[in-house]
Amino acid sequence: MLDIQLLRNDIDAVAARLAGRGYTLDTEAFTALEAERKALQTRMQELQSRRNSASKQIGIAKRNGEDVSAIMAEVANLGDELKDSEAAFEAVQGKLDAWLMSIPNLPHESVPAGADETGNVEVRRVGVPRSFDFEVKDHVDVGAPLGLDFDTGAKLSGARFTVLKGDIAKLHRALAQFMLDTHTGEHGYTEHYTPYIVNDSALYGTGQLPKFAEDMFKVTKGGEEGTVDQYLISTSEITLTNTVAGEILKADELPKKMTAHSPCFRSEAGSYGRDTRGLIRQHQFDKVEMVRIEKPEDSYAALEEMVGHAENILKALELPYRVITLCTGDMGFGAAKTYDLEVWLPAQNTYREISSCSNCEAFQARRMMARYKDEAGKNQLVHTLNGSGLAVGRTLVAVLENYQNADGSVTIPAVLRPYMGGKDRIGG
RNA sequence: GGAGAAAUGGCCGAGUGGUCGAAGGCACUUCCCUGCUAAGGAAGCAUACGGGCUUAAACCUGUAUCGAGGGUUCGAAUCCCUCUUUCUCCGCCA
Repeated sequence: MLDIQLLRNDIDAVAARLAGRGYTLDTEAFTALEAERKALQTRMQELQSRRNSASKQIGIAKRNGEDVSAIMAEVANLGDELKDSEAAFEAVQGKLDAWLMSIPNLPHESVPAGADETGNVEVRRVGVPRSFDFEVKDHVDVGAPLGLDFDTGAKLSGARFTVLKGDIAKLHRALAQFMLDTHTGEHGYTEHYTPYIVNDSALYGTGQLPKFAEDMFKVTKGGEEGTVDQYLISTSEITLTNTVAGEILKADELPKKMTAHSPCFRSEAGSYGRDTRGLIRQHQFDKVEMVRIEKPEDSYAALEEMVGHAENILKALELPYRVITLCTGDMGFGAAKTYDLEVWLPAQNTYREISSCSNCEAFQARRMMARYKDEAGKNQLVHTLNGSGLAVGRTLVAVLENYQNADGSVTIPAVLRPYMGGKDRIGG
């Protein structure tokens, strides 16, 4: 959520910055709504003030044993007027709030301008793609004999669900464990285990709602709708970030560095026909997530550091990758700046997204009222950052493809062998 | 799932219809006094938003907020309803 003061004071500048990410801000509608809000609020507060002072007088008069009928008469018709006034104000305020909640974040000044993914800028490449002296297979063909089973997944749950079994299931678990151990042991993140079902309020906090309900899986308890809507998490960014919702943190509690391994559930409503083959795009996938709660002045340094933490996983796995800065038109709703990590997939002969690290600045913090008391004793919104470290399913894809051998076996990356009972290869 | 109790400011805790945004204590901040490792005194100390003033802050002023949402009333922390959460006991359970 943007600072409404910014919209009141300098709406044209805001509109210009949002235009860069392809969002058209209806400045006239806002100005009109704001004027209406101001008039209604002033009037409502005035009525409330009159009621309050009259009520106070009645109290005093009664205490002194005086007659109150005169004041009572004066205040008699205030009630209806006030009720109407409050209803009118709430209607406009509700509109304003809903609209404000649907505006994306402002891009940071360092973000390259661009309309879509073609405007993204490569920052660096690390590692050299291996050259194969045999015909490379994609992960579906490599994985099939090792226990990657799409048919059974489809039987159980439909398209975009998969069963892993045997060594490949173990390799999947090894990846997640390795990532988690690295972030907790070497990068200073605190491991969390969080709910996979959340109330809608959490989704408003991190920005999945109100705009992206169609991307979520909604759940019901025993087939009955509860009093609050609940959803399966699409990322543990939701739960980790919302741990500070409504809190006023002490300055020395920052930064907060959290990590969690969780499944992620996405309906992929807008992705029909895209990445239908393989593990790349699933309704359910695992991810190790990093979330940081930072002081505003530290958040951009933290973003660079966090990207480095995600990169360390790829480096340790010896997977070639590149880092790109998303342009204004390709960033997610809440992000002010995003780096994507793309891993080399030899079968697709290209780099594919495996991590996304974003600084949301105060955008989420404002929605969830997450603040800290600064050195001057003032409450300030924190900055929130999140990054995948990494998407486990896609990392599995990358390992299968990059580490495949001519005989159909897959070499286990050295750092994973302790998690695989010492094995250096599977299959073959 | 059944029965009961509870939810008040950073914390503890008073407050059952009226100068209550809320006593008192602790913690914290500033000042004073005194000095020796601690004590005494004074003041301040919730949040959000509106309006005024302002470059801005400070400040002034108004409104709302005592778990959440409704209701009764001229007036609700206080009464009524619904919900949420926590605790105790019973049942069930990985």
